[in-house]
Amino acid sequence: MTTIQLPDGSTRDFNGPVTPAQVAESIGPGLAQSAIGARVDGELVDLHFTIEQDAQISIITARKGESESSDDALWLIRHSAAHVMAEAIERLWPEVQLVYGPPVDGGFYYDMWLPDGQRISSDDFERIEQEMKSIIDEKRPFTRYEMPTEQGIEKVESEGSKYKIDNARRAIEAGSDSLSWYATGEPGKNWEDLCRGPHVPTTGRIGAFKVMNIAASYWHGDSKSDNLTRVYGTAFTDKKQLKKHLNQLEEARKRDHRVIGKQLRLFTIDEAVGQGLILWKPAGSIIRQELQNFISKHTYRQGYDQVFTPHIGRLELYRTSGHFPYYQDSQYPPIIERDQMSVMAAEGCSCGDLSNRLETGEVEGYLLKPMNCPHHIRIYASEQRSYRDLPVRLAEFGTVYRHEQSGELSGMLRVRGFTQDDGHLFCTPDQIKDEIQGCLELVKIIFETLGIDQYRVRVGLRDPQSDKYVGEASNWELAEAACVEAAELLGVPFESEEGEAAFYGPKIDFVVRDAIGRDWQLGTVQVDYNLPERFKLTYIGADNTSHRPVMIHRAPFGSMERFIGFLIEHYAGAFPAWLSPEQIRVLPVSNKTAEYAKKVQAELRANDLRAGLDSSDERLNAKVRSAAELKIPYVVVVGPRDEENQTVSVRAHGIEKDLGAVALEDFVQAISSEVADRGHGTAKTTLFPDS
RNA sequence: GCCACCGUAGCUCAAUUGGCAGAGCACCUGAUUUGUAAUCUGGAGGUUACCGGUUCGAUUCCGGUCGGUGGCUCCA
Repeated sequence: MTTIQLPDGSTRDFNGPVTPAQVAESIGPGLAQSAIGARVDGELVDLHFTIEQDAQISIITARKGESESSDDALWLIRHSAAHVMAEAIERLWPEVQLVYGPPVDGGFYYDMWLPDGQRISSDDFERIEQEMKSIIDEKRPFTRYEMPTEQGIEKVESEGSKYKIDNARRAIEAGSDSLSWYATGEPGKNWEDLCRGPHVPTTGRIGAFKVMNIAASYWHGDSKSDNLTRVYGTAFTDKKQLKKHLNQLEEARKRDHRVIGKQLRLFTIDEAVGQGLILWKPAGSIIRQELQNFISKHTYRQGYDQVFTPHIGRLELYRTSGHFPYYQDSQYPPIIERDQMSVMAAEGCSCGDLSNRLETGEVEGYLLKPMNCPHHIRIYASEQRSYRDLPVRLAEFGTVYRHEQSGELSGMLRVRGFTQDDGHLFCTPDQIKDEIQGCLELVKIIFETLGIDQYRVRVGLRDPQSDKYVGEASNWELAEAACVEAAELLGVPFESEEGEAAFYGPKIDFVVRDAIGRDWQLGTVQVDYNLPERFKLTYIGADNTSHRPVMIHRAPFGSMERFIGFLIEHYAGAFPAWLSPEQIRVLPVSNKTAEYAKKVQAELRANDLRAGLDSSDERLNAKVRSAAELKIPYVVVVGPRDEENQTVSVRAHGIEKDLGAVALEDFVQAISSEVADRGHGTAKTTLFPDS
């Protein structure tokens, strides 16, 4: 007797072993029809998995016409589609060697090795899709079979693919006591792949699919290893879902900060200036300035002192900090003193010599700063510090330069020169907790004001197995506990990750997702035991002896470039009025009201509002349209009627109609308070509560 | 940095097998004076990213450089 418990808590008894397919059948033919897999005691399995003993089970279904399928259903469909795509590609490129093909967020991919001279390009997608379609139309069953490890290894080795041999060995190392294959059809007759499964019951259950993209990858993710071709695809229960997904991707591309940044003239990247270097245009500069003012106001309230430090520093400084030459690859090369350069040129000094001499300190130079902390540390060290002074909190919008790999650069999100909202805290070990909490509090205030609620918090702790960490174990425990406690207090879900700490201390990171689904780390708070040691920082304690402070590095929003790049996507370019480069645009109906329009603009400006005026010779329709395209939060139309009544006719971005006329002074007041409160659309609700 | 793809007017994109490089928007003229998402007219705008090769002839084919996109790797 096998007792099966269903998700609603009810149970069903079966004689002997049973499969999820049979369970579904027993519940009803509709369920049996739409079933594609199951979770048995939490584990994802095939529909034909044998359940030997009592278990909890939920049937995974995929019904055509559903607006959305479950994650499990999509996982099964996509994992299966990966097999079908691999078979299709193998038909078209018989010499291909398959490596690994998992489902991922939004789809699946298959990594494969191709012999020299062969390649797959996007022009081939249609052919691949046609092959896939014919495999799917055949509705061949996914058939699982297993072999004991020894026999399985023999089979894989005789087939000769080093990638599959490696996959099999890894599976065994990970503790598998058998190897499994899935044939699309009949084992021995149809195409098959080494795979732990599970899969949908037949290829026919892959309702809709598309080959999306092609990219490169490395075997085992190792850049020294084989270069593989990665083909991305996606699959859904039916065509409608696929279409919806493709539409969403299309919409997402419209939110892309690179697209909007160009439309709204926020920033530009000019190859004449350099890769990964952002030129902030006037409109973007306003957003940045407003945001910096807002952050500064709150850091001041938290007891930070503003400092300014230069963009370069002596190499010796970075030898002390350890940044040079250890992180040399990701720095711009040093700037060498002019006379040393001529001496070396006269000696015929090679690049290798130069590099050695820079490392040993024989040759001195300057470095574009890769971090702000050494400069802040020297400010701390410039005075004698007492325990009464701590915590010392220094803040700076500090610009740093890192020579990121060219392939990594991406709009404003990954750049080579960026301004961190940086701050360094010098404190005693028992002040760490409060200070970290202060950092997180700041993040909370600012994220709430901006309406950012989709973010992840990651607490990086040390790997207990490793000895790469500096600092006393007891200090680490204190700091880690402080980080975890602060994250808990923040009140948002967070994940603790062992081994993710920096070698010098634990950290808390904030991670967000961009329009096209990539994760980016914004802010970070890191405890550091290493730099105070390296720079021999001290303070005089109550006991009148010298003590070493602890440092906390914090850049709660990461960099202005990345943060605003993210914000552009967050708002899809429609910024709240307080951030918007142009808060209000005045549109005269014709040049008969040009004078009144100028007066309105002047009045708005006199109230510190950023008001533009469209004095072009266009019709009103065209002016409304171009203001809407620039996503200006408020547009006021002024015509003879308004002039007569001293009113403005208001439009708010996103609402495609005239909201009505209000007295100019009422409008000024409503907008001014929306801006002062950093609200989003509150002037509209104040002036037009019914709309 | 690696792999693949891409680079045509300020922007978004065309250009049948290699045969005089084109459109819309934006810009500038002129007309029009408009009440809520594109008024009409005319014009200007290009060493087809750059360098080299093949060819009678190259935007198109080949090689290199620079830049972009996606992914990989990296990210103090």
